[in-house]
Amino acid sequence: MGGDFKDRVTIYEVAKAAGVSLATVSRVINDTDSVKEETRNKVLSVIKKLGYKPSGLAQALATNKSTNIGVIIPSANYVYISNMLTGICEVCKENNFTVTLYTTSHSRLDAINSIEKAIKSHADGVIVFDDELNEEDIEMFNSYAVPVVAVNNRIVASKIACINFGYEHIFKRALKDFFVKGNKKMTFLHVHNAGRLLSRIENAFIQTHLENDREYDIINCDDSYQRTYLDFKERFKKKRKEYVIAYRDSIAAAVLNAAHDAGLSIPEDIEVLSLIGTKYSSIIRPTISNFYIDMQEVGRRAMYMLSDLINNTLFEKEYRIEAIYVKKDSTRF
Amino acid sequence: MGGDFKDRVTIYEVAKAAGVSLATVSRVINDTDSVKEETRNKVLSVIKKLGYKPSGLAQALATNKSTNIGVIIPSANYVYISNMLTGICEVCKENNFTVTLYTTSHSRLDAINSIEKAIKSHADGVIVFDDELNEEDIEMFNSYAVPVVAVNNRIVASKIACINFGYEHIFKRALKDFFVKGNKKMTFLHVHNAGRLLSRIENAFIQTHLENDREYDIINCDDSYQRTYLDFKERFKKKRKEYVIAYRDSIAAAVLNAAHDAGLSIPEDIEVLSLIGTKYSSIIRPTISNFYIDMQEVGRRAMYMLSDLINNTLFEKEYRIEAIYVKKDSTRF
DNA sequence: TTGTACGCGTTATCAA
DNA sequence: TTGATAACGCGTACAA
Repeated sequence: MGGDFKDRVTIYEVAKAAGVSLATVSRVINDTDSVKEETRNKVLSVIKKLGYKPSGLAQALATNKSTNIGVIIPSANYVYISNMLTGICEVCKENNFTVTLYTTSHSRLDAINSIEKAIKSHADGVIVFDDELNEEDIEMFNSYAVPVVAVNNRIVASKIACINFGYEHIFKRALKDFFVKGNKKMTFLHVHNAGRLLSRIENAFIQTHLENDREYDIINCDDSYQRTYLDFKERFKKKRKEYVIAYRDSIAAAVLNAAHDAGLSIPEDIEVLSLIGTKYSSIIRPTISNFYIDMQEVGRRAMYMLSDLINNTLFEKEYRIEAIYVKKDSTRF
Repeated sequence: MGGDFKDRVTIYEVAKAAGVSLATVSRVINDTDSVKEETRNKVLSVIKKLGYKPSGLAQALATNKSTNIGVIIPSANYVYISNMLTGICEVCKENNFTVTLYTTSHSRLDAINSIEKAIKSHADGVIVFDDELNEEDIEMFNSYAVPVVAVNNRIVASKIACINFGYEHIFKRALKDFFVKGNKKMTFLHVHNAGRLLSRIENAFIQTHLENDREYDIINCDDSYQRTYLDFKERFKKKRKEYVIAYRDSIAAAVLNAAHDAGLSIPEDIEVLSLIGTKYSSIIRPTISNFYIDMQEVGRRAMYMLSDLINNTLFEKEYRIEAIYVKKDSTRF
């Protein structure tokens, strides 16, 4: 590559210019051993004059610590995920870690690739929130000694911890409550390949309906606002009473808007519930009833756990965070 | 740290187990030189058996290429930014780069720190979209020979390229158009510390009003949905006719919702314009008129440029992307 | 308090 | 086609 730049200044050049050995320079950089005040100042001034910055690569190689953590997610393009990412970044900054981001686009191949890369890059730890990866995949990190916190994946091992979402319990209770007060038939939006969490909730949905001898509906739905909007505009030409359960705010909004545009009233005719609420549940009108988990807090927590895991000071390797039901205007109860 | 894991397998162990020298192993890994088919297969099988993965750190140190690019942004928590991030990640995957993320939380200190870290980590290139950093700061990368693409910062140097947003021109034209057709007094929401782009638009706003001898209003506004909503609910008790210009969708939605809750009608009484439209402009009702730039495309473009810059094949170092005006339901024109 | 010398895991140059 | 051996830039015992 173009050699029109000054080469990187090395610790050796600093040592030479300061008239000391490179060991001494290393000492002032890391203030690991005591260095005479005079020498230290001299070295420091040379460092500044030369604009020396230690090579993170060389440091990492020598110390076997990269001060870097990998984050594997499907995409940064979902609000609830970028919220989590924000939480992770916050704590990383506190603990002087650096974040490298691996996005999988819901592709298993990309996901496997991300694991490979995270291992190759000597990540000090990894946070995984991606349903393409199963337990065996994640355990692979373990055989390379890289600690992992898995979000939404129940798995524990010597260097693996996890954060799980408590949805089923509260979801079932909400359904039963609805069975008492409400009367609409419920429709669950099944999104292809939307991951474990949604499947689990879908199962809970079915099971609770069966247990209570209730009819229900499950329909396929694209993970896109526009498609869902059009589908429901069509659907609402015939079906005029329904309680729809969508997995995130944009999808819920699509149903709401379609209902409104079809002349239906909310929540009298149509009720809508979002399973992963974000701040948009409160912004969109009518506001959307939702199950809420503070994903930014999840991110922070995950990173705290990972940090402890790295330091061998994590004792509770399984952390559970409960969703809460937030009643808004899109449902009656 | 806990030694309860097998140590990392090195190229040396592979060489030993395969009965060849480490140079040969290196050759099969990178298929850089010709290796006898027989030896190659043997090495390959040993690599698989031992689960050997080359150390990215050592490779980077030896080749002086980290295959990693740094991305400096204020936060991943804004939709338009995470859109850009998504675009960057897409292209990085195509080109086998890895992304490390530096968030500055609108803090200049954090921003400077991010630069330091990106340099330390030997990033092969950096994309900066952060208004805390001025030209001098960014030029610092140059003296360390790391190529930079600056988004929304007009700066060009031997290893610095930029992407700029065309807002002023179309914005002024839209204003003038409004002056002809419309009649409401316009209010610009000034957000403290929201960066160059907003300031520039604000200046264009003022200038155009002065040129056309029109009255205008500028009011301070927090960069928060909730605060803005409350402020405007209060404001709309008195002021009942207004054309409000907000810098992003959430803020615009706050004004819209406040207007609605104050019994005002949109766009007859209150009109609202969002300067950085995202998909939420179309989801929120009434839909929000906005200036739109495809931030995901910006991200892709930035990364393509950076890639060319790294390879010394970038000739147009300044790229301009024009915002387009998207008329929706929150304004009359 | 300081310096020497080796190791970290690769690539790359030069011989063989 | 293969094998020594010197970088790459740093940390760290050990010795002085």
